[in-house]
Amino acid sequence: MATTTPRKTADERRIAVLDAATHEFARKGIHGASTEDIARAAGISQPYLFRLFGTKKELYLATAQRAVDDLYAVFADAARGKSGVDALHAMGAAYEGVMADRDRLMLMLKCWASTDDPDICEGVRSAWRDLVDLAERASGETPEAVSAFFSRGALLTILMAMDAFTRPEPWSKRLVEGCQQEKTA
Amino acid sequence: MATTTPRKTADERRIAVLDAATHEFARKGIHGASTEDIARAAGISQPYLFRLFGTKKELYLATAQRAVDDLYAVFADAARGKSGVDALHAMGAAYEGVMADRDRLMLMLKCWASTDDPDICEGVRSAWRDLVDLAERASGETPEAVSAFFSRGALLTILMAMDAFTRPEPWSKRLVEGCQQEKTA
DNA sequence: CGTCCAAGTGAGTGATTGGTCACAACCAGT
DNA sequence: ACTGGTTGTGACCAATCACTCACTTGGACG
Repeated sequence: MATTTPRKTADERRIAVLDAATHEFARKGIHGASTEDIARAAGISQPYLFRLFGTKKELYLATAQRAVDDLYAVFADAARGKSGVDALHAMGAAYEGVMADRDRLMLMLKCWASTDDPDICEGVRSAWRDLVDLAERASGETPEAVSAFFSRGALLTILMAMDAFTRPEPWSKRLVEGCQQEKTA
Repeated sequence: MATTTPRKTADERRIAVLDAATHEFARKGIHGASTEDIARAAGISQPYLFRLFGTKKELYLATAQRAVDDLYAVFADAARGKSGVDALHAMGAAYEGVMADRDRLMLMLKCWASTDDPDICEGVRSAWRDLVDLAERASGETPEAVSAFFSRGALLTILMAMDAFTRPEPWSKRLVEGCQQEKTA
């Protein structure tokens, strides 16, 4: 009658924790989210979470790092076999796909906004370094084109965060159309 | 011998609190900053802070609102008497001036990243609405030009947050130059 | 002087937090 | 059956949090 307790490996648990942490940190940030909520959502006890990740901040960095690695992979995949503006357009489309996941979107924004912390800042910098490098190498485009690509990405990210797409207003529609107009020109 | 206690008006105290709150919220966000730290930095007791602002969140919203109003005023001032791309360039230069204050910069980013809270989201939306409206009216430029203006602003804001200007790297220099190249083109 | 309101605080409250420790349960190898 | 390492937790802790209440003090006016 006693329910069997099917154990999982620590790595499986770590993934579950990262999934839960992505959601919690994305919504409430590193200070607003609690380790207890994350542990509960991951289906483990809070002490075990600390055994797996050591510290709340280490968990945060691991969560952010996974998101960054994933985004890089998505970009690299989208650009594979393409070059020039084609590569940039493909990466742009792929980015929109990733950002459709609100947790990813908000986690990224939260990271950008947490750059007062030196460790987080370093992670954000190296993420950008890798992404810019990838965009430059894959597209072979001019610095102006690459800058425009990341500029639009930044603006669209912020617009998505403030629900400009699900609750559009005239001004936000104009901004978005202005972005797309420029892209296809 | 007892030191006289020169009292100030509630409005003066409110301003001092907003100053302190700007700094604290910019560094640690709404969840990371403590009302006690803010009160101490403002030179008053923590109970009095609550008397002046009611709630931590109300204080946060008031702090953000003041920053927004100020930014709007700076933009309007910069664009006064100008039109076309001249107006946009003037606003861009003024924006760089404002963002040189790291507290302003980080507070703004923190607000963008806190749009999960409906109240904050609404504040951010109305701030953008006003700023976009101002940029369109003052410049009379095409949607593409206005979009490009705000795109560059978004990217530069993020770059400044991650210290790309005080600790430049090749990739970040290229991004920045790509932005400026495009602007003057 | 006395009155009255605004400015201002000391001392606390209950709730929650990140983090620890001792301990239990499972399972593979021998 | 024993053993050793990994998985997993209950119970706890000191600190911090937003927020409150009862209270005092200063100054303007009559």
